[in-house]
Amino acid sequence: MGILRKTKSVKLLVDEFEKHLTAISVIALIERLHLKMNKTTIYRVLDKLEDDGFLHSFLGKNGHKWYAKCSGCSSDVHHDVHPHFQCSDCGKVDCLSTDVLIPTIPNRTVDVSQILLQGTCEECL
Amino acid sequence: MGILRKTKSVKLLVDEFEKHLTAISVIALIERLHLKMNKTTIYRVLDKLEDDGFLHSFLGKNGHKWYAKCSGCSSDVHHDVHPHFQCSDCGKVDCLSTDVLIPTIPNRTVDVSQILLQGTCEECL
DNA sequence: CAATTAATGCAACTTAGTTGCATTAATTAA
DNA sequence: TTAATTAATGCAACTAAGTTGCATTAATTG
Repeated sequence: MGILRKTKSVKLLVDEFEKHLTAISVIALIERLHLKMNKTTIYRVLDKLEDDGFLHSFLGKNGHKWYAKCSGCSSDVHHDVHPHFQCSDCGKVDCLSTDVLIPTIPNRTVDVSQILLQGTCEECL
Repeated sequence: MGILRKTKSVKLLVDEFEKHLTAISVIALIERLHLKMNKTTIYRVLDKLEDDGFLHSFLGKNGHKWYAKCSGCSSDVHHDVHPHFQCSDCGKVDCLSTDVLIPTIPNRTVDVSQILLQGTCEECL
């Protein structure tokens, strides 16, 4: 079950993702918003926004959770199987629209693929 | 700096990776070996074995650390940019020899790629 | 076999993320 | 518009992966 009520916390978090184009780590969100809302609330609202298909989540290079706004996702269908790019220099993470072809693996079915590319981003080059 | 002395702990850990072909999570290693060695030692020895090119590490679906024996790696060159497959059913992780072609990303350089495929393994199908 | 020092054990710590519960506030029906 | 309902929040306490400092132990070297 996703978001039912448009609370102050929900608006604040949605705002963060509407005004920035890049992905945001939960850690960064807690740093930015901890004076305005509790970290438990942050975790809970993000979870619901993901259920609703408004956000998708993935793990950054340290295994910490990141969220980004979905484009073309709904609560039913999640088109979030795109790769993510994390800059080793500035730490910024972007969603890549480039498709990575996952080869068929013998004797196994593949449902989900997590692809994190690391390198240097445009601004840090 | 890698392993300098062949201690009991080093032998125990190397043994685990020689007798099993799949990757092993640090959590599983601590469960198996905590009576024989301290978890701090486990973390430290794994770290050194990776420096030596005997093991390579990556993150599983929860962001927890896994290790697997390198094939064809040395302390100088690490050929560990292969994908890993984690079974959603039994949790087992394997290294895949299948290559995944990483497309060139405009305006960015890619140094490392982390690819984790999730699905159902041979035995769980 | 003694000296050197890498490696270990232990306890305490750090930090991301979770849980339970009392309180607050968004929504709905009267 | 107000009262009732209950989703959402805050808070404190907790869990668990991984780290650090330091005293002790044991592998190696001469």
